Amino acid sequence: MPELPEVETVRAQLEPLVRGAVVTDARAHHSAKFASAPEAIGSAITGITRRGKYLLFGLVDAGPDRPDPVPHPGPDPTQGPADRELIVHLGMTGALHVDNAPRRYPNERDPYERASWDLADGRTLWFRDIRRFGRIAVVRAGDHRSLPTLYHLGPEPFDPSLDGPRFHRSLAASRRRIKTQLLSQRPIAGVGNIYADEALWRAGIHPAARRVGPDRADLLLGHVRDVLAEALDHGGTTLRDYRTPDHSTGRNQFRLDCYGRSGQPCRRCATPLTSRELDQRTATWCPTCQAH
DNA sequence: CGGGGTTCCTGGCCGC
DNA sequence: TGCGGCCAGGAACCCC
Repeated sequence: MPELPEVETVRAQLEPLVRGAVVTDARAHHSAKFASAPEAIGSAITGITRRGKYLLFGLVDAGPDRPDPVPHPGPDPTQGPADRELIVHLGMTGALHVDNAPRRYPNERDPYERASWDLADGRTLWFRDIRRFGRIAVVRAGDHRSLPTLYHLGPEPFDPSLDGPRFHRSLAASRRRIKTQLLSQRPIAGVGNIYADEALWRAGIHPAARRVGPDRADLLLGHVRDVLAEALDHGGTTLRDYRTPDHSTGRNQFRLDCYGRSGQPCRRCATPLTSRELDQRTATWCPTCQAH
C-alpha cells in the first residue's frame, strides 16, 4: 500500500518521463473517483510534485497550436507556473505506467486500467488500480478543497519547520489514539499503516496511547523520519501490489520489524508481537517494548 | 468542527 | 475442484 516512500519513488521515476508532455486524449472508468481524468486533455505537464501520499501533476494550457511546446521558439509554457493540477492518489493498489500501446476503454489487455492519458509523442500514461481505492482529480492549481485530507494535510516529514515541540503540540490537540492520529495525516503527512506500526515499535510507544509527552513525541518524530527515509532508500515496501512505473518492486519489505509480524518474536526482546484492531485498523506491536 | 461509523473494492487465502 | 466467507485498508462521506 503506497505510503510516502512508495509515492515518492513513483514521483521520482515518473517525472522525467512525462515532464513537458502534452495530453491529447484521455479516458477513464465511470466511477466518480476517476471520471475527471480527461479534464487534463489539452494541457502540458510541467512536472510532478508530491504532498503526503498525493501526486500533483502541474498542468498548463498547451494551446491549440502547441501539440508539443518544448521545441517551439519563444517562451516554453511548461517552464512557468502551473495553472491547474492533475491529482492522483494511488490508494491501496494504484500504479502509474507509461507505454506505447494505442488504447480504448475498457482496456481489453488489462481490466484494471482505470484511466489513461495519451501524450502527443505517441506514448500513454496510464493508471492501474485493482481495488479502485485510488482517486483522480483535476483542479485549479493549489485549490485542494475537493480533497479534504489534502486540504488539511499536515507538514511534510522532512519539513525543517516541523520539530519536536510543534509535533507534540499537534498531537496534544487531540485525544485520539496516537496511531489513529498518525494515520489522519494531520500531525504529519504521508504515514500509513505500515510505517505507523514501524515507527511506534521503534519509539516504544503503544499504538493505543492517547497522551504522548514532549520527550516521547520528539523521539517518535525522529523514528517516523528514520523509518520513512530508510524505506525510501530501499525503494519502498512491496507486500503484494505496489510497483514502480517501470514495474519493479520495492525492497523494504525485508526490513520490517513490526508490521505483519504478529505472533513472531520481537527483534528487541523476543516477546511475541501481538495485534488487534484499533479504530477499525489492524495494529501490531510488542506488548513488552510498547507497554501502556 | 472534531470524532465516530460506514462505504468503496477485489484478489488471495482458508476451510470444508 | 469449487465455493462461501473473511481479510486487507486510505480517505471520502455522512452524521452528531
